[in-house]
Amino acid sequence: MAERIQLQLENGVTSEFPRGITGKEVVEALFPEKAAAAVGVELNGVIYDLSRPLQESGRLRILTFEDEEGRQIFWHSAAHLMAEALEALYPGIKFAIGPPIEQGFYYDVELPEGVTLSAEDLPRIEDKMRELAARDVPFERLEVSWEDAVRYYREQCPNPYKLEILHELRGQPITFYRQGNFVDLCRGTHVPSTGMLRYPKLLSIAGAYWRGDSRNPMLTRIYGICFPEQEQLEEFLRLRQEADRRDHRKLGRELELFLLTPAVGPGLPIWLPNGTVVRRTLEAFLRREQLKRGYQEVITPHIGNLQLYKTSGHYPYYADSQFPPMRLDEHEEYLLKPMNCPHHHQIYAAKPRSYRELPLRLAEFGTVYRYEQSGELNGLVRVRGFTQDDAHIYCTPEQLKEEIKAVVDLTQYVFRIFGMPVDIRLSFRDENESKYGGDRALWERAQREIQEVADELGLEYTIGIGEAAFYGPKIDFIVRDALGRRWQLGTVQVDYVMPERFGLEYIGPDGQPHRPVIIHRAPFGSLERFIGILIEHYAGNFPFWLAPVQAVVLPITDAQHEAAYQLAERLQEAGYRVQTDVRSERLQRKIAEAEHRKIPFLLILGRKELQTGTIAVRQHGVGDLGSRSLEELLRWFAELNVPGAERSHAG
RNA sequence: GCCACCGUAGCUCAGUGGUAGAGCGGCUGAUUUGUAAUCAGCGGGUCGGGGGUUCGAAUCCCUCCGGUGGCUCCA
Repeated sequence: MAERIQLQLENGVTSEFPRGITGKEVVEALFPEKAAAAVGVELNGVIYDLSRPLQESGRLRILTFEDEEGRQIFWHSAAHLMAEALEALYPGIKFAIGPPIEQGFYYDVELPEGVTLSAEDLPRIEDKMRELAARDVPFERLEVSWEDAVRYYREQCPNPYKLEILHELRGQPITFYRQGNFVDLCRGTHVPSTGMLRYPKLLSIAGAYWRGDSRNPMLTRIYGICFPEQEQLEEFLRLRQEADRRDHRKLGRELELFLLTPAVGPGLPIWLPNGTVVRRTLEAFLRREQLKRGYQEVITPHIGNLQLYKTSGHYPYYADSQFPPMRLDEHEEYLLKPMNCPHHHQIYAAKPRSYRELPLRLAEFGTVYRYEQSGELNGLVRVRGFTQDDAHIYCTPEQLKEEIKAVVDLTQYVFRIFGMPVDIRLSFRDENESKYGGDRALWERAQREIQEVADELGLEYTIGIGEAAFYGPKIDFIVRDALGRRWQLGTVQVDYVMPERFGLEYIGPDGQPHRPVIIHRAPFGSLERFIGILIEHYAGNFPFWLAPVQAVVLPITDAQHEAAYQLAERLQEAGYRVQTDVRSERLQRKIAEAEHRKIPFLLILGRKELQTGTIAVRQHGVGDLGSRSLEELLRWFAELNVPGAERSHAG
């Protein structure tokens, strides 16, 4: 074996080093400015601790907190630091798993008999973590035999969880990591020493089943995050605060958009007048867009014969997440509809279809009911009764790709209107046959066609294996909101299964019956969920075209009341949503209250305005704009009253 | 559904075994006001529901309901 290895570094230069040199030594020799920030290295795709000897030639990347992999190392180490703190504070605690996650880390633990943790205990654990980090002790990697590892967790430090993990690693060499007094079974990698983990923050505490299986015992999960610099921690906490400030449940109450009350039932939202404006405006926007694109709108009932869902195959798959059927007699049971598709299929099947009628695009704002588990309910984002912007496209196999393209185009258009960037995921099946219905060959075909469309459109996408619906693969649209949070919204699904199950046919040019293909699609997904997200995206500051109340007229004294009513009436006639505030309050108060309500425009009428025939305009988030004529205002309003208009305007 | 925590006026919250409170909102009146909250008065609560401990429970215990954070699930 050669005594020297060649390492190609990030700057493109290849240098020679003695075999067994550590990452730390390479960094110190060639990139001293990175030495303090480096958390590990990647060599030929394998991630190493900085202290590990490198044995082979190849490309070497130096990882810091700026790299995805570096952050994972950093947070994984922070999880160990938290574990050390927990062990110091709660002797006898048992550790299960403590991985890094997208934003931080958690550790699942079994607390000693009689001990419970609540959020109030977190600062104490954090203090301990800071104290331990200040000692700045190294993380050490220890290789032990499998037998020694098992002995350790059986005798010295009894821990059933670690033993269960070890049993899956039987016979393999095992690594432990130690920092200070804390030793943990761990594959690694870790930062060089605890001193890097100076700015931890523990975020929440939750229950979590061991291995995510509800048959297993419930462990206590503690979530946290950690940063190398204080400013990063502060920025993170600031963003979290901002997210709290935008919480749609809070804004929904303050702006009187919707109501959730146990009197009606958990997860069953009531749309208040303001929220109804937002929802109807969104519906009108999409309806108009769909009509332009050749959709026909339909309306179907909220319940349907249970047989319909047995035919579709949904019922056995999802019996647990449906409201129980209503039983009329032994032969007749009805279900609150959990989806619209079977109803739409009846429309297709109501008469013989010719290939000349296809594609048939049936759209419905269809309200559906699903019995979501109580712990899942969350404001408007997760509810038990919601309205899908649903449509089913029945087309020939030859038309499929063009139709998918048109649907992708519509979906992208829609999210552009709201200024939400979209990431696309192709959701394909995995090997678990029991999760899916239909013929394997048709699945392959649908997946191939979806991917071809994505490629032909030049989409950037990722592929999610195992994310498919039970009857077909999907294109999922994952949007990012104003805070950069990701939400899975729109979906396009290709379905060869339902046409079979419902025996759908069309007569082709050859005079013979053929099976159509169905595309299920919903750009918003659920109006409730989408509006919940939209409230947070806009922080309640709806753009003009969506705002429940677009302008409030504020007369300064009684002398302007008549003029105020006239102005409001004029604007209402022009189609705007306008109110008038004639209370005997000072202007300041009227403005303050209207600003709290996030009204886009305040139209102020005083003595001056009546004399000059103008309107003093104040815009939400901008302030006093000075005076305008009514004509100017109407022109501006007309420009703004268009979906997406605000994106080309200030404010 | 499971675990932890929480539930006091419309909203935000104080009150930890001894007569239920504040601010905002609401109502009534005064005030006629120029770009983020005028003044005064008046209402308003089975302290989430039920049960228990106690001379006495918003406060302690049990149970149910609802909410929050997660876990599991997601057509």
